[in-house]
Amino acid sequence: MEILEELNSQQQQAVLAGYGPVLVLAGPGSGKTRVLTHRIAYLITHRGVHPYNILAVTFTNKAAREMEDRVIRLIGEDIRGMTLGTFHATCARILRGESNNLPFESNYVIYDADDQISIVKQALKEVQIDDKKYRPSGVHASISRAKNELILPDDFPVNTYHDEVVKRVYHHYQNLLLSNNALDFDDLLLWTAFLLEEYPEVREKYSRRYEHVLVDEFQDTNLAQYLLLNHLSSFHNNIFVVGDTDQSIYRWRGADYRNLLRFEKDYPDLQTILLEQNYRSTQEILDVAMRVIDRHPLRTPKHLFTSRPGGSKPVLHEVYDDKEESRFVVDTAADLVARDKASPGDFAVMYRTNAQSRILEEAFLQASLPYRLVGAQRFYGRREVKDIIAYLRLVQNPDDEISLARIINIPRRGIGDKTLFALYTLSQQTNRTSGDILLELGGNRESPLNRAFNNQALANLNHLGSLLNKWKNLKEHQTPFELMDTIIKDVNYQEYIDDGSDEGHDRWENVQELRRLAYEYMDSGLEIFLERVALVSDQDTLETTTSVPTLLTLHAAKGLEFPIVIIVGLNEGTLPHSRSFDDEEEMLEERRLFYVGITRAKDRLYLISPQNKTAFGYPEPVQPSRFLDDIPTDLLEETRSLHAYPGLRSSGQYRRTFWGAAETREIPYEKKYVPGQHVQHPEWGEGMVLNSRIEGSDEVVDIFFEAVGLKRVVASLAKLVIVK
DNA sequence: ATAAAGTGACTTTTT
DNA sequence: GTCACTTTAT
Repeated sequence: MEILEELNSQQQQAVLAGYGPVLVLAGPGSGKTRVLTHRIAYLITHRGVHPYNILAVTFTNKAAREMEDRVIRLIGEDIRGMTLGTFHATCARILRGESNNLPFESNYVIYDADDQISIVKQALKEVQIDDKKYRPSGVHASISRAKNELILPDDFPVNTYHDEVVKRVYHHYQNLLLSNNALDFDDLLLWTAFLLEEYPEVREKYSRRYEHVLVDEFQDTNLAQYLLLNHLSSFHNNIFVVGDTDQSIYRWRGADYRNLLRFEKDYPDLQTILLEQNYRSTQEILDVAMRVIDRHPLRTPKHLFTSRPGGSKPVLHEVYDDKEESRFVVDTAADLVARDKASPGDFAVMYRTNAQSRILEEAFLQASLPYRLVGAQRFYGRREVKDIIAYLRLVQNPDDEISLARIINIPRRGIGDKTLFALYTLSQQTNRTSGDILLELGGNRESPLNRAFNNQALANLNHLGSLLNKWKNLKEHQTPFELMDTIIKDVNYQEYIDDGSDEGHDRWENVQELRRLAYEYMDSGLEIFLERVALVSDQDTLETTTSVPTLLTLHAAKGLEFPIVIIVGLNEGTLPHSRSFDDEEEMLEERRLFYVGITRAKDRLYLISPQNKTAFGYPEPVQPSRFLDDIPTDLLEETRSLHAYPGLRSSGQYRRTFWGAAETREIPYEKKYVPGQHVQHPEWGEGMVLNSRIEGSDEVVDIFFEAVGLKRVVASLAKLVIVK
């Protein structure tokens, strides 16, 4: 069978597994996506399963898209009808079609993280709780956790006063969402689970359809997702899940790797298949990874082995601080590229928190080297993008108060606090939403509602209201793209945002980008466009082929691989993050996160440990990450930058030291190389020093080699030997 | 009603 | 150092 040709025996076993539940435990780089895609291809071509009867769920759109591409490439035919998407997108689609059994309309909008926080703030105000004392983000996290566990406001357990507050806020939060005809991310899962639980006929409809359910990254499912899968596969009972407890890094988002254990218990006739051969990393890298994860209790032991022997030892490099760290990153990349050992696109720099990216960016900028940043200032988080989307959302669903509040005075149209207050008061009195009132004001000049406003305010509201009416009518005839253009023109958005400054120009460019995106939704309607926009993450926009180094968080790195991986900030407080210190489970998750980072590397791995970090803008001494203690010294090549304190890690074991403020002095540095000197380079042989200068904490030397000509090298990296 | 200036709080990861 | 939010001045 052609489909099986490029698979090892374990992979084949998984692909060919018969009916019933199947669990594939797949180590990093063991080809789990390959197994999933081949399985789908096999079901369609050899078992005669119609694509319409297959459901495949992933966590990111990118994973879904990749899976789709690979299946199409494999079987070279149409897979139309197959449900392949993220949990959230799949649920959104189901909910759209089943709103008759649900307390919201099918034109609901999906609130993003910022909108959700706004709603929490509003709810806090309603129950008269000071949002200084109860941080909206914290309260939201509690609500989100409850939703992931399918706990509704009435069932929210109360043990402390804090719980009591959360419970009340949760109640109002949920009501506010419904009165806005809006759902948050968690609702998509929650309401779908509820729907399938409460309505047997709906459950049967979907579970009959999905003869085969396949799930990627199963260790990241939360309880809501677990039950969802349970219901969706309840009729045929063909559920095929792939996962790896060692790569579970989303506990904070409700993910529970114990779902794997639960799965084993709930499905006694389960077939379990282990994928242990790694096709990605060299043995040297895998050895380090195993040392880190072996310390992890509660895991299914896997014996990873690789078909790729003979690489170089991973490097552990100690630096004085994060500034020096980023310089080392840039120097290493530049040096390897200069020596033709790598191309710029081979590098990935991974860090624990997004905040760490800024200093790295600065270093790349300073060296005038291009880079690609994943996440951080998100496209969809940009003010101008959110503005345009808010307009569109309001057209889609006029009850969306959050979007209305956002754009009611953007661009400025003289609707200030006073007018807003009058509008909200009227909204309360008439029990109608603000958008509804606005529509009436715009549509009926003689409306009795006019009396609530003074002349000036009324004129402003009338204007916006009639525009909204116009757009609402256009929605039926125009594509999202055309509608967007109409709105932009009607409100003079370009004039407002592109104010002649560089920043304004960039912002207008972003609007253009959004227009281009809308252009792709020519025949799918506003609803679908808004849904996609709400459910894309920034990783999804990450193109797989680039020719520049990638900067990304360890979380964002999951599922990716790079020839050369540099993990920065390996110190206590950063990795592991200080928030995990007092929670054993969270500490284990930090360890897995480190493991995920290491196992992204194919050929080379650099671990960087700074001795000081910048917190709140001021430097502060830190200890090396405890995870480094678990890696025997002989598995690493240990180096240190010139400014770093020596002797942190001596023969065999780590010696933990604590260095105080008194020692944070500048270490004097003198040039080691002088013009005219002869040096030996491991690659390029003998050469003569032409020039040398101190740059940052390093010495940059220009050398003329007899064999290769003029080269510029960084002294600490180039392993030069002075020839007497 | 708006712009400028000041304050404080926070930094984990995201569909 | 940065963001969001508040106060103050125009």
